[in-house]
Amino acid sequence: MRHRLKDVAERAGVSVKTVSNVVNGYVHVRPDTRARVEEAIAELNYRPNLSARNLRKGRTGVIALAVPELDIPYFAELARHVVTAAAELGWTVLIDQTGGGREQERVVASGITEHLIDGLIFSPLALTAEDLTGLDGTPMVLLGERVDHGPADHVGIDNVGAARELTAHLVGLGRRRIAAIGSQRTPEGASARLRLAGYAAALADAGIDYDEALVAPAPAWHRADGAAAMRALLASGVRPDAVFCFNDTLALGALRALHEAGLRVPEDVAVAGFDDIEDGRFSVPTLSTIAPDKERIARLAVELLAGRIDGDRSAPPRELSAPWRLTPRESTLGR
Amino acid sequence: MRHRLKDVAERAGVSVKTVSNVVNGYVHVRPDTRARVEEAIAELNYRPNLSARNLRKGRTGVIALAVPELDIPYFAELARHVVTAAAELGWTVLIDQTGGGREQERVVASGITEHLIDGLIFSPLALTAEDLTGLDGTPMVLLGERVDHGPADHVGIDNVGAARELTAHLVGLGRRRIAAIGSQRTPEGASARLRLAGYAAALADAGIDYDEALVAPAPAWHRADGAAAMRALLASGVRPDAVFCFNDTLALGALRALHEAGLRVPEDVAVAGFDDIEDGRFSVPTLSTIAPDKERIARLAVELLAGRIDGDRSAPPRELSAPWRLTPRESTLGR
DNA sequence: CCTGGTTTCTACAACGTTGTAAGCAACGTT
DNA sequence: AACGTTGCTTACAACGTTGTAGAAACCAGG
Repeated sequence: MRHRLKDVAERAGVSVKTVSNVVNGYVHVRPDTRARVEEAIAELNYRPNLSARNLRKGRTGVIALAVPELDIPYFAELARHVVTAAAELGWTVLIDQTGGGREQERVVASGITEHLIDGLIFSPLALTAEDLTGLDGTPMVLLGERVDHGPADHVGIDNVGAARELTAHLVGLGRRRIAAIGSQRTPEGASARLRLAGYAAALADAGIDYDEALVAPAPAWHRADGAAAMRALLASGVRPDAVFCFNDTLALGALRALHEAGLRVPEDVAVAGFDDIEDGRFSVPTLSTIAPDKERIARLAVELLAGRIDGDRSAPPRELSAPWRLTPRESTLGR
Repeated sequence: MRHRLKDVAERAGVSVKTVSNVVNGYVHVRPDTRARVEEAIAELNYRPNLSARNLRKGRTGVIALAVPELDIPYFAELARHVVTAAAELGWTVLIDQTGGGREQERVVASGITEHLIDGLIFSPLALTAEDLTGLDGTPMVLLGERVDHGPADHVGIDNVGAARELTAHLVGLGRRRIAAIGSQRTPEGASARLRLAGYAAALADAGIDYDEALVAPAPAWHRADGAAAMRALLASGVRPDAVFCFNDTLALGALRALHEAGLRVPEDVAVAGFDDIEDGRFSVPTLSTIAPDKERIARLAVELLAGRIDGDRSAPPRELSAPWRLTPRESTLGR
């Protein structure tokens, strides 16, 4: 049922290569020959075998995007932008879900790369720069804060600066007892450390003492973790007048917990997040946040990867930064 | 930098085929030979070329999942389950984003299938059964309500039954003026029609007249559409005491609009959705909904596809149904 | 030491495609 | 009439892998 170049060639009465030439748009084919071949292609509903083409060309036209979890809104939104940006360059994107575990990430980084894909855009949680060095072959672009100045190109945003500006926004609203939710001591917590540093810097700028009791850890950054951390803060007796959550899902969980505790947002406690996921634009109240330019991140990553694939693979790794914007909404400003 | 079987063979002093046998776990290889080969593999960091293997075997080990948009939470959650279920059977999943347009969906259905993948799990919005018939080749499993009893295997849930039970739940709480948000007259609106039918049936069961004025259309099913539809309903002067939104994102938008209008949920208006996305478990208030068994849907789809790929491709299409559960939460029950 | 069977290994061809090099017309120029 | 040029087409080999068939080495039993 599946036809090959050979079948088309026989039907059109030409050589296999001529059919190949027609398929690939080679110019020097007589119009009537081309017509005959195209007719035969249509009649047989011929489709090229990409495995064979890839084998011959050494390219697959597929790049992979590896993220920890697809149903984390930030990654889903990022995935959408990457797929779109890649499509514009004629690439198909294979999306891979690592689960965020070190072993799984290592498998993706070294394994998936087995000639199925031309390159990899990778957002690691657990993997370190050392895990990545010495991986020959497939060009790779890293996203996120886990690995920068590692062995591969990297696209990120200035987490410290963004967190600092967001915290300063809370200070500017007159808040003084500003809690932070999402700190992590594990090696995976690179983003957490940077955002915490920005938070601390903004407090120092304002002459507010850093209070360890106001900083709540969160093992992961899901809604449930945010809610749990907020409840723990409230239970511990500290009475914050603002909370900086290190991402939006944490913040949505915190909103939930504050609601259950009967506290008003932002009157009693202002809440801010990070990532600008779609949910935050419709939550009650809407969520103040840092909006990284996800489209730009995706585009930069795809373009960097394209450069590696087509160009110089041994050039030193590049570090690119995408812009972000402070986006205050109801959860700090009120209605 | 990239090595082939031949390189390993030369290094180990054996034939290419022997290396292939070691790689594929063939039993009849002398232990010392196997050791030499494995050593050579490790030294050269050999990875098989999947394009070549696929070409030879006629299988790629990759299946595709095509969904309209990845950042719609329902599809993201579904994607996660599909990836997980497929991984258990040793498959990699290529995720494709169609955008929901008819032309793009047609391209995916006929085009992606070009020998790169062994099968396709497809959740179409715009495509009809006719678009799909006559597509030779790649095994396909359809999800969703758009195409059932079409030319391919299908996994869905009983939308009418679920919508009916959910509406009955609202009736059971004493609500009488129950609005519906999300109706669609376009051919894409298959889910909308079924859910509307269930809604109408439940009203009839309860002896409540169906009131056209209480049914609000929504061009798409995003949060913004839900908010807009809710505002339109309120502006039109109808005063519903409950709203059945045809999916959770619509419901989250409706919650937002009700909040802005100063109405309490569920005291003034009870709200229910459909899909049980993660957001609904943390919204304020938490969202009553129909929870389809997404894991089951994913597993059934993957297993059906596996059956088609390995087995009889000409067997008549199968129709499978996954279970669902009414999941009442605060948006109808209160706290 | 031979026989017959098993184990271990190998040479070859094939999967479907495209790059290379070369062949063959047809053409206009000398 | 011989020549190079251009346009069009083709045969062949190669990409890296695995199935097939069979050769070589080994072993046990007579």
